[in-house]
Amino acid sequence: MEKELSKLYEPSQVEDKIYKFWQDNNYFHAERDPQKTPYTIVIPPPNVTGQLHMGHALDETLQDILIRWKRMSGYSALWLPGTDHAAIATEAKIVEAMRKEGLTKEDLGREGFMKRAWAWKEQYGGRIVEQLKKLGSSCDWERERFTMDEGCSKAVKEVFVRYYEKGLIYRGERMVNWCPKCCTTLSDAEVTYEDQPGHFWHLRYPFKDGSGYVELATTRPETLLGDTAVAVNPGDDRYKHLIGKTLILPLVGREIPVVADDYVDIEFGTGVVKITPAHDPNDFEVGKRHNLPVINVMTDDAKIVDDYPDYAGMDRYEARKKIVEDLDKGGFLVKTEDHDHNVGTCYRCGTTVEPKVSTQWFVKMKPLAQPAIDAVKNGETKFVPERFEKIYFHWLENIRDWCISRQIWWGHQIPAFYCDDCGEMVVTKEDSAVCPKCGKPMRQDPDTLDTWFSSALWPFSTLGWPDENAEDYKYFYPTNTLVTGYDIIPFWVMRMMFSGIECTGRVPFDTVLIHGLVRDSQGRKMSKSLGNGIDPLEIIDKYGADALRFMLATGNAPGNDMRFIEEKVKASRNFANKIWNAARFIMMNLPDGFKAESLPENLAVEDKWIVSKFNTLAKEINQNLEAFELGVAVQKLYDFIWDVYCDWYIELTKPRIQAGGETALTAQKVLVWVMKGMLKLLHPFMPYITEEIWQALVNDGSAIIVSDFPVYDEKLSFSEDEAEFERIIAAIKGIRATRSDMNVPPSVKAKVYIETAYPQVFEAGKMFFERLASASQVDISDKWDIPDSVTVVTYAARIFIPLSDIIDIEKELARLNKEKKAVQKDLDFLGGKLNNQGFLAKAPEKLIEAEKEKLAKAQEKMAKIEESIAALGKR
RNA sequence: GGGAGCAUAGCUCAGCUGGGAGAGCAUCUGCCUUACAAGCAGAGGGUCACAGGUUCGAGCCCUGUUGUUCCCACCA
Repeated sequence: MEKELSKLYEPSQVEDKIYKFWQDNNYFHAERDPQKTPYTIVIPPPNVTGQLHMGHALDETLQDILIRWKRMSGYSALWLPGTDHAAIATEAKIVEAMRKEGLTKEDLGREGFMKRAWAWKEQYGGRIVEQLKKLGSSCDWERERFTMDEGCSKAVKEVFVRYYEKGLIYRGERMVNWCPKCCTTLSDAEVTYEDQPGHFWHLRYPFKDGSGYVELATTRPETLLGDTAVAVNPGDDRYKHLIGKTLILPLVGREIPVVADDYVDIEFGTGVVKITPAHDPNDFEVGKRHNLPVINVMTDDAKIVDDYPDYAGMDRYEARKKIVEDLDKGGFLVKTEDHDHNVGTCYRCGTTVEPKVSTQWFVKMKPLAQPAIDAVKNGETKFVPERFEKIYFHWLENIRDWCISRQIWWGHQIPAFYCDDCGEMVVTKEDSAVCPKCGKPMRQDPDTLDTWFSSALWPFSTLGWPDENAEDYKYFYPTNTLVTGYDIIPFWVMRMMFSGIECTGRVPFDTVLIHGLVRDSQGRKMSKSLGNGIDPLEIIDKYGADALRFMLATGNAPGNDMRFIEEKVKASRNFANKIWNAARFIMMNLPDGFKAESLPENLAVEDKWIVSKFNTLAKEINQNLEAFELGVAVQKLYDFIWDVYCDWYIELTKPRIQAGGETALTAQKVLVWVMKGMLKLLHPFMPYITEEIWQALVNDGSAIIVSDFPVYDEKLSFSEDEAEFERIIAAIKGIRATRSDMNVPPSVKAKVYIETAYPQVFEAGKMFFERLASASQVDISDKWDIPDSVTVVTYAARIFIPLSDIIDIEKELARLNKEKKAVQKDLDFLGGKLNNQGFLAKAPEKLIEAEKEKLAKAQEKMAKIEESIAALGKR
């Protein structure tokens, strides 16, 4: 061999080198090969100025596993990478940085700000991409995209104009969610509701005619300033006589009517509700029904407007305090109760959202939602696991129109133009417009689009759409698998679905693979404020990217959250080291000039055993991957590589290699053949170490990343040889367990006399007993009677170990009787089952056969135990 | 108020369309056996939350209960 491997696998010395090797050879690039079937994944674009966190690490790992597997399986596998401009989040970061320099957006002006924002993007935009590479992500970097690049922007304009022309986009005055900190609207999906402790302030509003008061309760007394009515339920007998009367609004003095509306719950509170159309979505609706004035009392940053001099300029919470005080002083406050209520907060900054009436752009959702629902109902797109379809349906079925205009600058400016002279509006893909009525230059809408508007187009805007003849679009669209966390379904998955169907006429992907969240070791969400986040890059530094990937892919069912436990990464690192050392063992024994292209002809039974087991493994791994059962696949690989290959097969080859000659060469060929196969199966999960070993072991200029993924091969199935060799394994295990049970140290070698009905099998396996069962000599016969010996019984053999100095007949008898009891239990169970008419009539034939076989083995074993007990009893 | 997930070994979790309960870590006993002590060989440890039901057979399917987490929802 050309290379010597070091004793420990050291990822840091391998990963960057291997990644460069892959990139230099362009292995990540997907060609539009008409001979191949395309397989496409578009990355959920991370925020352009974001940093890699564990959630990304999981997401990218799953995608890379699928892409590498498909690439090796002969597909033209495209993993299209890119980043999202993340409108609000990025703008907030930039504004914050500017604030530290004493600058505001207004200081720079729109153009100046955008220049600065792009510079910011250039400076930090590369960071997340470099971090993705550290994970080993095999993205086609030539095709990297950005949601605000030319192509994506073109798609955004195209869609906006199309929707507008079809009446799917409209501008109107509505109640929207407003974040007073970000100073912009939010979509319904961007509002997170949380329970917060608060109060119920019971107030009384006096009648104008001096006939007393009406009592009502509120959680937001500061909105009182904008009250334009008080409502009661028309069916409420307590208040029927009040309807139509006039009240005087405390502190303000405004005259407001008592109206009747079904919205009011008779059972709740006092049954009287103050109506503030400008600051509550329900009140807004009530106000519309009763033609009430909408009086806005707050500025965009949630301060009281100048119309109320006592409170003008106060923050909403400050004003609340003062207003409660004043109400109390005026005798309007009846009582204060503690009350938890559900408040909406901005999902970016956590600020309490303020409902606000304003003119915004909306996407009409009903006509778009239905086809998206249908596509999943009829199976064009399926969710894995299926249960997430419910979340998807629930959102789409209850969806309200999507507010898409945002009052920020970083993003796609809305392609609508207004004429300040005549009020005309034009929606156009052009960069500027002239008023069609009066010929004056028009002013573009200053707002930008919700960041998800462009992400919704990601699966096709990145492939060249709206040019329907774009080569990539024609070849790679629709994409295949979309991998994302369940928290993103309403933001992104749903919107890609309806956008894809509306714009391209096809669903954007056939499968949505949903994963859970990565939590900390105590099960808490990783978050900045808790400071419990774990940096994937630090873990990679410490244990290697392969170990992190392996850990993220293992022991986790699709869609379930997982805890990040460093011990698990360590276990994965140990596994990497295990396979590393297995490779090292093979290579240090290979003869000079060794070449192993295919399997040799003269396979020994143990060779057939391992080959056949590998063949089954290959079949199952493919099936598991096909079904997105990545965790199951990875567990099987682990078990095979560690328990079957390393613990058994390698040990079995040692005496053969020592013996040299033909058997040694065959063993080495099989070792290498199976190792190569295992490395390939493992490659999607642990790309670096498998490539590194491949390069050292195969060393012919090939690369594992583009090798053929193993598949099941009928010719390599040797079930009889497998069963045959299992007899040897059972015997060796039996001897080991018995010796351990009797505290015989491995250094004490002893003869073994094997009594068996399969002498030829055991004859072939003789040397294994010496090596693996501390046998000093092995004699095989169909009948032995060795006095003063320990007896080991398996279904295939009775083994006598003459250890006369430590033999205690009583103990020996007790041991055998204990085993007899255990076997008897088996016999009872199996016998009962096979005597059960219901079982015989209804169980599958295969199972009945298997049970019969087990019974036969147990019977064989029982006969041998009884014989041994009888023999001992005679002494 | 609606919906969903979870409840399996001391801990963290697997368990595919129902066919005698598994892994890693931890624990105990032996081993430095020339690939690996980040290792090897053994061992102990579970009424699969509880109660019913379906079935020849239930960790898995159905119903209910309890605990727990999450999502959704305009009760002021």
